[in-house]
Amino acid sequence: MLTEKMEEYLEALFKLTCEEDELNPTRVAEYLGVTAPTVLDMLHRLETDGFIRYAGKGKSGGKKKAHGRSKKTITLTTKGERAARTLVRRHRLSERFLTDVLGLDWESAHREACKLEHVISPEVEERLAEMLGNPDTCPHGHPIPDENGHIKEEREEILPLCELCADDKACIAMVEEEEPELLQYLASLGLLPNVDVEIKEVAPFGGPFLVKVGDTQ
Amino acid sequence: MLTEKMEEYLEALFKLTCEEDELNPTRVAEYLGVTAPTVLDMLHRLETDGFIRYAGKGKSGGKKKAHGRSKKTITLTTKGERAARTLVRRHRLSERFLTDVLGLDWESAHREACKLEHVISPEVEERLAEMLGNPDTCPHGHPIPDENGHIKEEREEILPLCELCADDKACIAMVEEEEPELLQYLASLGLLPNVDVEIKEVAPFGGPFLVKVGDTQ
DNA sequence: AAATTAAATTAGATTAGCCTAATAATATCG
DNA sequence: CGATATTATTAGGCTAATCTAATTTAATTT
Repeated sequence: MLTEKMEEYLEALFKLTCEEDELNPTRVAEYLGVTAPTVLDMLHRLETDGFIRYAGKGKSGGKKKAHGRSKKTITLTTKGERAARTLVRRHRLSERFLTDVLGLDWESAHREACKLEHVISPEVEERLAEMLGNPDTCPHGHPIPDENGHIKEEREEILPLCELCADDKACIAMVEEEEPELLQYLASLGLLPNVDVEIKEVAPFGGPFLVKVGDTQ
Repeated sequence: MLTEKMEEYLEALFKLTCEEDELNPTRVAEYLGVTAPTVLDMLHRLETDGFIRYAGKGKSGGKKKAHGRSKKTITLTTKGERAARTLVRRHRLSERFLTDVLGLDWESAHREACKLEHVISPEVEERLAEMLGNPDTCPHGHPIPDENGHIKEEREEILPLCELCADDKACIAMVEEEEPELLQYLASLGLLPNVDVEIKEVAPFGGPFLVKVGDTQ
C-alpha cells in the first residue's frame, strides 16, 4: 500500500527525474527537506514495493574505476510512474478547482492541492475533471495528465520568454515561477497563461524587454 | 499539534459523548475499531494536549465503594469541543459539495468527506460554504455548525418517524440510518430530508406504517 | 597516486499509532 | 459476601518516518 509519504516521495522523484538526469539521494533529500538517511530508507521501501529501481545502471561494460559497480541511479518503474502521474493529475485538477471555483490565489491553491491530491479517489477525480470541463492545464499552465496519465504534449514549441526576438508574437504557455510576490507582479502585468504577447524591443546583453500585453506595454 | 488520528479520535469522542453519557474507553475502541490500550494511549495524549479530561468526576462527596476514586469519565474541554465542531463542519460541508456539486451518492460522499475534513483549511472551508450558499444541513439532514462551531438548534421538535400517529403531517428533518442499502431503499421511497410526509395508517404493536410522500404511499 | 572533500550508507534513537498478553480494578450475580 | 465476569491499565513489541553521528565509498584536487 501507498502511504501518503510514499506518494510524496514518488511525486518528488517524478518531478526531479524529469528535470535532471543522474538523480541522487542527496538531491532528493534537499528537495524534500529531509536528511539523506531518511531518503535512503524510503528508496528501499519504494524499491521493494516495485515503484522504483535504485541500482547501478546495468552496463557492465563500462569499467570506470574497476572497483565497485557504477554509481546507483534512481528510476521510476512503470508502476511508479503511473502512480506519480495520477498524483500530478489530482494536484492540478485540485488547483483548477481551488482557483476557478473557489477563487483562491495560485499560491494558496498550490498549498491546498498538495494536501488534497492524497485524498482524492478515482471517482472524485473523474467528477471533478468533468465539472471543470476537463481542463488540460493547471492555473500555471502546466499540463494535466489524462485519466491514464498521458500528457498531451502536442502544444506548439514552448520557449522561455527571454529567447524571443523583437516583433515576435507568442502566447504564454505557462508560468514557471514559484515565489508568490513574483507571481503577483507578473499577474499585475497581465503575464498569465493563455495570454497573447508581442515583443516590442529587446535590449542586448539580457537587458530589459518591452512586451506588449493587450493594450499595455 | 493535532495529527489526523487525534482529529479522528476527537470527532469520535464528540459524537459519542453527545449520544451517551458515561463514555468509556472500551466503547470508543469498539466505535473506532481499535483496541482499548490504543484508545488509552490516545486519551492520555489528548489529555496532556488539553483537548479532553479523563479523570474521576470531582464529586468527592459520593463515596460509592469508598476505596478508589469514582470511575473516570471522558469529557471534551472547550478547546477539544471547538476542534471537533470544526471537523464536523468541514465533514458536512464536504458532503454537501460531493453530493450537490459532484453528484456522488450519500455513501461515497460520506467516505470521501472523512478524508477531506482533515485537509481543508479555514480558507477553503469558508469559500466552500459560501459557494454552497451556506447550507445548514448535510445531505442526511444533520446540522452544519457555523464558523464558530455553533449549531443552530431552533429547528422544530424532531421525532423518530415511528412516534407519529395517524393523520400527523410532518417534514423529514434527517435520516439517521447508515447502511447504504437501507438508504437507497429509503431514497427510492422518497424518504429524504426536507420532504413532507403524512401518516396515513399505523398498525399497532410496531406494525407497518402507511406514509404518504408526495403522491405515492 | 595521495590527500581531501563529498556523497552514500550504516547504526542507533525517537515518536506516533497500533497490537497482544498479562495484570489490576470494578461490577455483577448467586 | 464472595466468585465470576467485565473493564481498565500496564508491559512490551512492531512499523513508518524521521533524526544524528559514525563509517564507508566515491569523486576531485593537487
